[in-house]
Amino acid sequence: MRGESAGTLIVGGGAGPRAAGERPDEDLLEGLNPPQRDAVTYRGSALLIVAGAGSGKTSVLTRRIASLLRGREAWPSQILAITFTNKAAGEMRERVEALVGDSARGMWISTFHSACVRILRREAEQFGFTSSFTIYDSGDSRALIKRLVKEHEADAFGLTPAAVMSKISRLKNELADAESYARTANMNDPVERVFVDLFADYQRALQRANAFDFDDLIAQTVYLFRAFPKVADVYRRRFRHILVDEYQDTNHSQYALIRELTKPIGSDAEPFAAAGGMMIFDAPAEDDPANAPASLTVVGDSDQSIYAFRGADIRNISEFEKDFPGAKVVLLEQNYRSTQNILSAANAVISNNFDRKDKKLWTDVGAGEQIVGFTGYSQHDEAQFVADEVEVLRKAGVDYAQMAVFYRTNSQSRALEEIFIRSAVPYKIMGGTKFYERAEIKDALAYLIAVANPADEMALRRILNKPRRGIGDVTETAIARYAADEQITFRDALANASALGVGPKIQAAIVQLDAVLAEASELMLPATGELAPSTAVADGLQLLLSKSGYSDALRASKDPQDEARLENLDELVAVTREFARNNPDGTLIDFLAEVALVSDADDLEDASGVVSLMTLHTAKGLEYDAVFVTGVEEDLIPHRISAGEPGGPQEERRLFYVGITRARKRLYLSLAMTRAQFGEVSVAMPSRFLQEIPAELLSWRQSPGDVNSRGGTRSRALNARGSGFGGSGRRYGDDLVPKSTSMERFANRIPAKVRDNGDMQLAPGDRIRHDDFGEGRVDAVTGEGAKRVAHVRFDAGGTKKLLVKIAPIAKL
DNA sequence: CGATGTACGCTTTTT
DNA sequence: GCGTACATCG
Repeated sequence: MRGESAGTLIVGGGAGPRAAGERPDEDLLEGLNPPQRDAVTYRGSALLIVAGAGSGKTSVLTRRIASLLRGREAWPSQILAITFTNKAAGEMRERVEALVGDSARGMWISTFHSACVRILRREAEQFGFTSSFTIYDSGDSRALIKRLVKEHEADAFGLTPAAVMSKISRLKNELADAESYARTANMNDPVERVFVDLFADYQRALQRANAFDFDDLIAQTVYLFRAFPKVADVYRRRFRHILVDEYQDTNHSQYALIRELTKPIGSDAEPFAAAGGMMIFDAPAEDDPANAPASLTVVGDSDQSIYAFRGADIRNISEFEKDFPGAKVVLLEQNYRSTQNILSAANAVISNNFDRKDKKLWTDVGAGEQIVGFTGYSQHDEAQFVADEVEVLRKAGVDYAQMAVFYRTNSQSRALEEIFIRSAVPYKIMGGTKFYERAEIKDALAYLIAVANPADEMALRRILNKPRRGIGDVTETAIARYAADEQITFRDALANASALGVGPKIQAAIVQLDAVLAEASELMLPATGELAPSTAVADGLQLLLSKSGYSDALRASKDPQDEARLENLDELVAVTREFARNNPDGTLIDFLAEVALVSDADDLEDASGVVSLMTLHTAKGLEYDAVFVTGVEEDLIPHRISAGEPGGPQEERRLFYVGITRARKRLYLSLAMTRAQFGEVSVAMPSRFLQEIPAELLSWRQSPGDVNSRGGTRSRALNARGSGFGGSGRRYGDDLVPKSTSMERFANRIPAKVRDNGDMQLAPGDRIRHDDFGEGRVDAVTGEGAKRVAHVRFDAGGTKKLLVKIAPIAKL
C-alpha cells in the first residue's frame, strides 16, 4: 500500500520528545485498521503477517521497524530486513528513513543474496575463499557447466548443460552437495555417477576460481553457520529482529538460513572445544534472556507464490505456525488499492485453487469500472487495441506512468513494441533490457573481474582474445597447460609469455594484456591500508577498455551495431560513476557484487512519463491505475509447459491473480485469436481463467465470439480442448474447466453459422476467394493441422500467408 | 586464426 | 523468426 491509501504518510525526522506515558509510536498507527495495528505493535518471538494483495504490508512492515527503533527496543544495527529485490530494499529503507530519520542507517535492509554476500565477505577466509571472491551469474555458471559437460562427455549420457545446471541448482537449494547427493543417489546408474562427478568438479572449479554462484551464496552461508557455531552466534547476537518480506517465495536454503539466525545464542556451540578447554564465552543458558532467539516477522501471501519453479516452497509459510510454536498470525484482508470489481474478479479466479486457505479481499471504495475484455484477430490487433486505449486514457487525464501492460512471456513484448512505436506511445520495457547480459558488458566486467579476482580463470579466458589479438584455442590451451605444469595460476602464466612457446606476435599480445591488467590492478587495488579513490573503478574501467584496445576495435569496426556497443560501454562507465557517488567507500569488489545481484525488477527507476511493459512475474509488488493483462490465452497463461508440472496450473492461476491485483482503477484483459510463435501462426484459445471471472464484472469490447463471427471457428476451438488433452471434462484435482461452463459463457456470442476450414483441401494452383482480398491463386501450402498456412497470390496484387483453418476464404 | 555461411533449436518465469 | 553454434574455407 502506498501512503495515500492508509491515511497520511508520516514524514519527518525522529520521534522527538514525548510526554511520559504517551506511546512513542502513536503517530505510527495513524490511519491503520485494527489488524494492521496488531501487526505493528505485537511483540513476541514470531509473527506471521498474512497480507493479501494491496493490503498495506509494506506500510505495516516499515512502521513496525520504525516503532521498534523509536521505542528504543532495538538499535538500527540489530535489525535485519530481507526483501525480494534490491529495489524493494531501497524503497523500504527510504520509507523507514522517512519515519525515523538518519538512525535508519545502520540497518541491514537487503535481499537474501546481498545479505549473504556481506556475511561471506567477512567470513570467507574461514573456509577456503578470500574476501575478494566474485559471484558467478547464471550465464557464468552455464558456461562453466558447458565446459565440464564437454570434458566429461556427459551429453552421451543424455545430460545437457541446461539439465545439469537446473539439477545442481535444485540440489543446492535443498542444501545438498555432491557428496551428500551421492549417498542418496543410485550410484549403479552410470548417468548418476557422471552427474555426481560433474557436480563435484563444478564445485571444485568454483572454489578454485574463488567464486560463488547464486545458490552458493545462500547455501554456503548456511554451511558456514552450521560448521562454525561461534560465527553463527556473532550474527545471532547482532540481529535481534529479523523481518522477511515475500516469505511465500523463500526456498529451503533461505528458510534454513532464517532458522539458523533465529536459534538461541550459544545453542549449538561447544564451549569447551574452544581455547584449549577454557570457557571463553557464555555457556548455552537458554533461559538467559540475553541468549533468547531473535524475534522473527514474516510477511507473505500464499496466493502470490509464483516462484515454485525455482524452488520456492509454499510450506515455509503454510507451516509457519508449526515451525515457530507460539507464533502470532495477523490477517490483512482489507485492500486499499483496487476497486471492488477488480477484487471480486481476483477473488473469483483464485478461489479455483483448491488447497488454499480461504481469504477474500475487500474494499470500501466501491465497485468502480467494469473490467474490459478485448479479443484481437492477431497479436498485432491486440496490441493496437492496447495502444489505442492507452491514448484514450491519456486524454482522460491518466498519466502514462500510471499505466502498465503485462504479458506472460518476454517474446510477447515484440508485437506490443512494434505497435507502440508506430502509434507513438512512449513506453519502457522493464527487465527486458538485460543490460548486463550483453556481450560487450560481460566482456568489460570480465576485465574488471580479472583484476579483482585473479583466481577467476573463466573471466580471464573470456577476455583472452577480446579484442582479437590472435590468441586462439591453441594458445589458450598452451597457457592452461603451462599453468598446470608449473603449478601456478592461469593469471600468473600470462606473466611468463616467453616460456609458453608461442610465436613472437602472440607472445607480444600476451605481454601487452598482462601489462594492462597489472596497471589496472595498481590503480584499483592499492596496497593494503590505502584506500582507492572513489573514482578508481570508473578510471580503471576506462583504462582497461582503452589500453586493451577493446574500444578501438569497436570504433574501427564497420558493423553498425558496434556503435551501440560503444554506447553501452559508456553507459557502464556511467554506472561506475553513479556507484562511486552512492558509495564513496565502495571498492571494485563491491561494485562487481552489486552488478551481479541486480535483477531485472531493479531498474524500474525512471519510468516517469512512459507506459511500463513487463512480464507478470516482474509485476509483482507493483501497482498502476490502469493495467492491461495481454495474451490471456490457453497455452500462454496457463503456459503450456506448466500443464505437465505438479502444481503448475495453480501457480499460473496465482500469476494471473497477481496481474489482476496490480490494478487500482481499470483492468483490461485481452487476447488474440491467432498468435505467431516460433515464426509460425497458430490458433489461440481463450484462457480458462477468463471463464472463472463472473460475467457481470467483465464487459467485452470484442468477445471471442465477435471475432469468430468474422469467419472463424471459435466454438470448435473452445471445444477442442476436450479431445486429446486431459480427457473430456475434468480429472480429480485438476484445473480443467468443465466444458459446459466454457460454452455457456460465450455461447450467445457465437453465431449460428460457423465456418471451419479445418478440412478444406488446398493445393498449389487452386483458386480461392477471400472476403477482404478478393480472388487469388494458392502458391504453396505449409504446416500441419490447425497450423496449415496457405501462401496466396491475390489477383489484386500482393501475396498473403493465410491460416487455412480460420481465414475467411472459400475454394473456387 | 578468423570470417563467412548454414543448421538447428528455441522461448516460462529469475535472485 | 532470430540468435547461437558449428563447420568450412580463405
